[in-house]
Amino acid sequence: MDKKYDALKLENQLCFPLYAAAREVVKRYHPYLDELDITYTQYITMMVMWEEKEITVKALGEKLFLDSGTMTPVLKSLEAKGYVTRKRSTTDERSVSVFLTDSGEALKEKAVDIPAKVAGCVGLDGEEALQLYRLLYKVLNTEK
Amino acid sequence: MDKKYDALKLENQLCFPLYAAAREVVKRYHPYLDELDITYTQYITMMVMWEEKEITVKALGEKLFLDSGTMTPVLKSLEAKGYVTRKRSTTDERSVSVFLTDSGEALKEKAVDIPAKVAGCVGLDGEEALQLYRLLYKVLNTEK
DNA sequence: CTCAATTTAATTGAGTTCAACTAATTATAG
DNA sequence: CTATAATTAGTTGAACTCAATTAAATTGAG
Repeated sequence: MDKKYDALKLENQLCFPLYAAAREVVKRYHPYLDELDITYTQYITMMVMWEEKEITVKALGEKLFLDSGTMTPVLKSLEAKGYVTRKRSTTDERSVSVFLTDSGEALKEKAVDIPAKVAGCVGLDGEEALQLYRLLYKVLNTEK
Repeated sequence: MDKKYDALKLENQLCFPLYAAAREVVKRYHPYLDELDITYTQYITMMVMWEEKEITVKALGEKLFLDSGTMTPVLKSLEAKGYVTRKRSTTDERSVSVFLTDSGEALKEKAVDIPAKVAGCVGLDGEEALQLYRLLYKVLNTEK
């Protein structure tokens, strides 16, 4: 009958399984990303680069929900691996543009099987996965 | 028609919104946790302590899906703040037990309003929140 | 019993994340 | 034009996360 503290129980949290599931699923990528010698953050950054070819640091950060404190070291690391180059814009010298290199483009070929390999690890059927997808984007979009 | 690389598009990922939403929601706790001078990881650790009063580091890590490399510094920090104590078990000296202090118990009173304050930030109604909860635990439990 | 395997915490190192701050550049109000 | 505000990357410092390793203690096979 003493329900005063029920809201503080771990099992009653929505945030906690979100936080835990995110870490668990990212871990599933590790063995496959290790083969490419990139991390998960580098992987999602490359996903954007494969689609955009060229993009500013700011736009990249907005797509990934990450700020420059995170993006800068990730981009420096990808640049060191030869997958992207960075160049300060000539039209607006405050902004820096990131460019996909040929080597970065070639990496896509080695990554193409990763989504299928990881898909099975989530443990949801197609309908459930779609539901989860929609709910997560609803959370992401109502945040602000 | 060239769908070969569609699976590598950010918008087709399930993992990415999971990862991004988790970080966004954890951020929502920040202003409230700042008032208690604890971090999110320390907060969920205290949630377990408020329920258990005493628990081993291993059991704590299993509940939170975190390993000793994460738990040890979190517990040392909570110990420094006076909310828990740590003592190596006398019956099995490999294991360390964590104990809730009176000060830690008192902190519960200051935290009791946090879940309600944060609940509104998720942007889901009751039914959606329950769906998301179930799907996340399904992911968590099928992992292994 | 004895020694190899297992269990448990802790440590280390690399990478991530974010808040706060800085420096440089650009935009804008007056 | 000029001073102020806003924008953009980058840096710094604190905390988190995890893989890999270490050290100590316990368990179990023979």
